[in-house]
Amino acid sequence: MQRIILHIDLDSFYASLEELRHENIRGKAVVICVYSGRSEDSGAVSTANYKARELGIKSGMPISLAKRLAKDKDVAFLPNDIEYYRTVSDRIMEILEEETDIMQQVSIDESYLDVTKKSNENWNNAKKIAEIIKKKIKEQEGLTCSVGIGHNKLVAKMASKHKKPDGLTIIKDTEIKKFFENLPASKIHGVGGKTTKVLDELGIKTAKDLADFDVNILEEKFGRNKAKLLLDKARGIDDSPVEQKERQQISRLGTLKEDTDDVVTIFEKIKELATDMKKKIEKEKVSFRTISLITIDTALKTQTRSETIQVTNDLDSVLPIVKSLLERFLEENSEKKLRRVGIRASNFIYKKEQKTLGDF
DNA sequence: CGACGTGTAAC
DNA sequence: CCTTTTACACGTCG
Repeated sequence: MQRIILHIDLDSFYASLEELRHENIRGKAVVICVYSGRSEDSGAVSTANYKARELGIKSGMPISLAKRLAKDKDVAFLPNDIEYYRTVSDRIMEILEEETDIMQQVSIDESYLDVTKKSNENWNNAKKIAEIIKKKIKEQEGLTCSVGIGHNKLVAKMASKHKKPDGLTIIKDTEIKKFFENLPASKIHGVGGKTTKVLDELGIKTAKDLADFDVNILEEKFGRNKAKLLLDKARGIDDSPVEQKERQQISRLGTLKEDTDDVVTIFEKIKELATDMKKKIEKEKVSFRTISLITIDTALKTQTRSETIQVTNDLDSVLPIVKSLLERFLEENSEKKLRRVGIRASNFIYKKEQKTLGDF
């Protein structure tokens, strides 16, 4: 059966929220930052609004670089306030839930809605639902969003990206070919830098080039599964359902004040991160079986060490294990210093379906 | 197959 | 000089 899927993307969400609550920056270029705290401007850009993007400022870039680009210009730099953004996000997700029976929130500012039923399998009705959603979000929160509509999540996502901000794009199956014809392969959702480089070497520039390419060569370069996935994506094929998935892991990362290989200093940071993560674990009511140490060295290389244990929901009780993982890592990498550390709990067992002792 | 570690990608 | 959090695929090992 043909589904109808909506993808909703809130426009430069963090920056828009800050503009709404600080009239003095309204209409300006706004850059939301994650400061790492190791020096005045160390950290990265989380969100740049459209005015800031015109200056070449993009999410992910170092704050120091963004400030250079903003030199002599009127640009507002603000620290991010995730807690506040989450509160508003939750309210918006409730609006979306009113308009569909199947929703999948994929991030703080993005959701997929399966409106097959609600639209009676009719594109026009789906478009009306999208318009209602845009209107409600504008009226209730003062925000704009971009909406994409397609027969699957991939196409809906690509559609929402097509016109931003405040866009509404429908890509019917008959239009997929045309839409993908001249689309650079790198713009396909899920095709990042590494994949693009390999595609480039194969002479593949557009989604159409990819869709028409020899499967065997793709399999050689990417392996069977990824080759199939890439071909499907280039053809606008995606059968994955809209479904809210249970969380698989909870992690916390932090940046150390200085690069160090001192166990005590690093473990202090880990304890700090654990306090915050403990709250999250309690809120989500999860128990876990695997605990990991995440390290990022001065060369920004990420490594992990993990241990699987008896199921627990008590993070404090596994901190000694994290400490031993850290000691092991430092022994095995005595030449390295760490820039950042993190911890991760995974291999979840959810409370509602948690087995009691009697079940074993 | 489960555990472990790495890489890629997106936000 | 470079943040945070999550998902998922894949290779390897026992």
